[in-house]
Amino acid sequence: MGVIRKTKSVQTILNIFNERKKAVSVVQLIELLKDEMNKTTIYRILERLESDGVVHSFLDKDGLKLYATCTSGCSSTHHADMHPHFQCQDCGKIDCLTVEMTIPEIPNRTINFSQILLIGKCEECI
Amino acid sequence: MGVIRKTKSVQTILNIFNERKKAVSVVQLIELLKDEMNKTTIYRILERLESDGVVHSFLDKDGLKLYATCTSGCSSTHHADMHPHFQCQDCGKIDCLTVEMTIPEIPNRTINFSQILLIGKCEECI
DNA sequence: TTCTTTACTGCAACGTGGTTGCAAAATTAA
DNA sequence: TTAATTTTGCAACCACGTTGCAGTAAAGAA
Repeated sequence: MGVIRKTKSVQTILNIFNERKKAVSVVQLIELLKDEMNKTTIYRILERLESDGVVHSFLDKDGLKLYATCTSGCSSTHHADMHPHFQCQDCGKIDCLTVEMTIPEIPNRTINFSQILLIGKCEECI
Repeated sequence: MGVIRKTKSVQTILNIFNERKKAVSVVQLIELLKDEMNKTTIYRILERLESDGVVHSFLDKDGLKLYATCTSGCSSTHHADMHPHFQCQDCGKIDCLTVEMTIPEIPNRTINFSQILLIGKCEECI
């Protein structure tokens, strides 16, 4: 499973993640690469990259899927992607945050993941 | 704006919220009420109830829209829906949590809302 | 280099959640 | 009861995402 072959398409997508450090939505990628590859290919490459621990995915405030490179602690077996994300309500831009947020204990429940999205205004939109 | 007329459809939906205390997905409601009203009507009633401060909406782990009754502090002008939600990864059930989670300060950004979803196993699925 | 295996890609079609425009029905106030 | 206005149903549409399958390309073996 995962990325086995370093195809041109995979390289192209990896380059995009390396250039921009921000999270990228699948929709953006499809638009950006519409002359280079099929949207199905994009979805499948991202899937493989994620299951390989290279990127992680999450949903933005509108439920759209985003991907960002994993900074540390992620592998194909475990994703340390509990970190919160920030989305600007005006320009839509999204960042991974490095702040730690303490997850509360809930009686009679176990908590395994969390999706935390903080929504507000970014530096440029304030 | 908001709910002006207490139609049969509105009453039906309000009753459902009163009976079940849990959050309900729009998809569930559409299935539940498929013989009584059109899905467009459901979407529009929920929209009105939300803008009236009667219910609040949020997205689950798959990006599906859920609604739950507002317990306190919500109005048509302001939604105090900063509380986190819990979703069971097995049965999919969702609860509003009453725990307070402190939202961190982020330099050069303002934070106005937050969507916090804690994912794990519920009482029955542990 | 060429061959062979197997992963990857493109295409077209499909599925689902959600939205829109408009005419008909229902509600409220007069 | 009437008139004004909000709601509703319908049908069509849109966007994001998925699937099956045939053709293409990568990687190792010969």
